[in-house]
Amino acid sequence: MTKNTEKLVTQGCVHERAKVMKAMAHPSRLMIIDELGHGERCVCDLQELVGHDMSTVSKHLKVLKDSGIVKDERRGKQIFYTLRVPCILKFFHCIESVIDARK
Amino acid sequence: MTKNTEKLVTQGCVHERAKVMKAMAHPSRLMIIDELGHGERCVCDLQELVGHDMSTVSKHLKVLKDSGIVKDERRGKQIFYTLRVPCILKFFHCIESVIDARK
DNA sequence: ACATTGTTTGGCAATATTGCCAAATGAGGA
DNA sequence: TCCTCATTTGGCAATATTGCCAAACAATGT
Repeated sequence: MTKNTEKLVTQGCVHERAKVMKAMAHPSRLMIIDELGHGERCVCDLQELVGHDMSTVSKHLKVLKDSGIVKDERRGKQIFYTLRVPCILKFFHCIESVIDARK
Repeated sequence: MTKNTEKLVTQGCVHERAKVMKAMAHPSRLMIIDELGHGERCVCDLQELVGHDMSTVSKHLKVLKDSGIVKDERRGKQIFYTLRVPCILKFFHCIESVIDARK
């Protein structure tokens, strides 16, 4: 494998990773992730939490879903969202130490 | 503490967290973080890695520094960057499982 | 003092993200 | 079928991010 190919592979990888990080990189979406750490929630629950228009919340959820962070399931009239990979939650501790480190 | 105050506290917190996540949410910056996982690097090293204009790389480094993820140290004419909190690197495994989960 | 090397800053155009409104869709009940 | 509830989609204006160029800065050597 040439050096150029390696670089392409690496860049494809960071692009995928960046998509996931980008999905987490918004206050409302972080609140949603935190809340889903306590169990599944419908969109209306999350709207109340975030305090924005439901259409806005729905678009945030789409970003989270497309990145692979959450999945959704319709039951009756409601749609419930769940975390796919709970290890994300553990990262918040690390984030806190980054925040502490900069003072 | 009232519910409103709690909400404000939470939102301040997610805003700080979002700043850190946002700093990680770019392919070039992820490459830089990965590289700094192997030890300190000067800007010229990182420019070669990323393959963009040095001014662009410098601005990425500023984002990382302002978020608390890296620190810098001048030695002679060069400026060396280092990860402040290496636990960030561990998160990449979790990101990979998110990426795997969405296929 | 001047030149050189390594890095940051300012400015700008191109692009991406965010949040609201209005309209569309989907499921269930009358 | 028609109505209502829960959610998504389309469109748009406001804002933020990105990357280049040129200019400024900082340290060192001549």
